[in-house]
Amino acid sequence: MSKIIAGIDFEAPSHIVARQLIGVTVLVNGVGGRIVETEAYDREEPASHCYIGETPRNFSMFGPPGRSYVYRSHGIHWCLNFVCRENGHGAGVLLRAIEPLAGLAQMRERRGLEDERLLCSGPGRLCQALGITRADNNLPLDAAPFQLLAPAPGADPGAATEVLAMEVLAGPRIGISKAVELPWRFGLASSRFLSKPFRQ
DNA sequence: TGTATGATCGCCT
DNA sequence: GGCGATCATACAG
Repeated sequence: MSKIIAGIDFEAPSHIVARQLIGVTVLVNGVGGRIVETEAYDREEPASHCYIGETPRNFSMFGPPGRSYVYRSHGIHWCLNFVCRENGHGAGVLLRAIEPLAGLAQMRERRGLEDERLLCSGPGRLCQALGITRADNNLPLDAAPFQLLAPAPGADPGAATEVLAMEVLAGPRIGISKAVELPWRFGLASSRFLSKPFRQ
């Protein structure tokens, strides 16, 4: 059993998937860019929404892997996860930042600002830029409106040189109070679009 | 460069 | 009734 999208097997531990997603291009209705920052969340670790079991909010993490899990954060922002399955139970990867590559004008309009660097540098920001809402929850990632493209030299002109020497950093996750010791935040070392720098 | 705070919703205790 | 897998703004140093 495996669920492979853009060369990534989503029937795998979330921290493996989270690392592999760095460099993958994600588009929503043709708008998006290259993933430069992710975080992994696992069923057996208390910072995860699925740690407590299935609820009306997190049910999509308990469904098939390779789908979206969208939730509202602090009553204001939307956040987008990719659902994994690990030894039969749910897990997820939070998208924390992408490098804007497609649909820049639409992103600027949705975000209400010009600065390219601030368009998608944060989990709430990228959802606003990509137009993600509750309506995008629990949808397959290999069908419209989603599109995932494996990293390939020359696939996107602006990033071709970096793909050849892609260094992925790992560190503690951001904004949580439990299981803070797990180094399950991943980021593209050379990117200027990270939501926060990696220490050391 | 850093710390504090308000906004505002759904779920949990 | 409390608390976030957040963000923008306001201030201090």
